[in-house]
Amino acid sequence: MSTAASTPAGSLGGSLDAVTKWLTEDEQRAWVAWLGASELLMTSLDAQLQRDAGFPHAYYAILAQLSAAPDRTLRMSDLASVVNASPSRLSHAVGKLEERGWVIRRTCPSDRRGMLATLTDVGFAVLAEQAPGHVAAVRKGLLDPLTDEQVAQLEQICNAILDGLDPSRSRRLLA
Amino acid sequence: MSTAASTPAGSLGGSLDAVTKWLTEDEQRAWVAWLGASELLMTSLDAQLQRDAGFPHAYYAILAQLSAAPDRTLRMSDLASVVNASPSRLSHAVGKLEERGWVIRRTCPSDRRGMLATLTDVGFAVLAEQAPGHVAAVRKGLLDPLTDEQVAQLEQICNAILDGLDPSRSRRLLA
DNA sequence: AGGCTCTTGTTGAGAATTCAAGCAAGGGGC
DNA sequence: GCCCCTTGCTTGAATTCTCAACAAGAGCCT
Repeated sequence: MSTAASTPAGSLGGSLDAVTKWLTEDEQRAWVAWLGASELLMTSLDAQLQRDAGFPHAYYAILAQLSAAPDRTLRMSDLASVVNASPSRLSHAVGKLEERGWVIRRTCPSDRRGMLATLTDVGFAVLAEQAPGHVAAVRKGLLDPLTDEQVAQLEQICNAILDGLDPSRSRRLLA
Repeated sequence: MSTAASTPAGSLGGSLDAVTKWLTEDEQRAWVAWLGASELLMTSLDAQLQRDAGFPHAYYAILAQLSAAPDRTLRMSDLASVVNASPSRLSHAVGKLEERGWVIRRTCPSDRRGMLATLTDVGFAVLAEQAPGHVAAVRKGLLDPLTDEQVAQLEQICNAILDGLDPSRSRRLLA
């Protein structure tokens, strides 16, 4: 076997096939390719940002989502949804961004347990500075190798996967 | 905007468009969908393994690749290639697996700088125990939502991305 | 042999993420 | 009002990953 999801060493398949449905050759290849592509692409994007900007892609996503929101402000829970982060992770990350002066947090007036995160002008400037390089990296790693038709197919495929994993599609909040 | 790669707040596009090629609507949607799907799928697989097995997907991949290798043994550098890990990351991870008694390391006889990692019987048993649940998670998250045609398309798309990022395709070593 | 460089792998420190609590505020039901 | 339960977010510890520096063997050239 060659993938993280295939039967271990192909030896115990016989006894387990009754209860477990292993992957076919086609499925196997698709899964391996997907795993490799998503890992390599994410690490390459992370490396590009870390090198040029000094922060990981997860932080870029936070800045980008805030920049697109009304008043450059988003509630923590909404921000967590759109960047696909756990509350804890977002809290730590925004803490770091606040230390750098790129984001400000204040309590939500209408619901005092909530917090509103706002992108500062400095934060926006940093984002604007890094955006071209990041977009270029996305284009080179993901879009350039694909035909227009494949880009369209990929969107449909990924949306199907998303529907399966997250039926409410909270990531679409800011679509 | 709604994605980590789009122009910040859509305001400074005018001055930068001369040098930077932003994403089209189609590209944007594909990129957002890809990002969401790969992040959600990986976190769901990690969560499943962490819950059922107590270790992350990266460790599962190491065990799986070793189980498929001749003598359940692989050189560290080769193992790093097939699981797509940096030397450092692999060294730390194998160290942890060795502590648990699932892997053994010994120096390579033909090249004394090299190390050979071998999956133990205990390690193999752990892998065999966790494989069905993991395969089921992959199936449910990735394969089930897709048609057979989409699975085939996905393989081609991801291979195209891989060719762009890693032309030598070291991941194919154990294909 | 000597010396130079590249390869292989490890190590330790720092950063990011996860996990499990914990706390404060909202929203009923009584 | 009071109690209970849920929601929203934070905190600290443990885990994993990244980055830079390092050590040691191999390969090569003179």
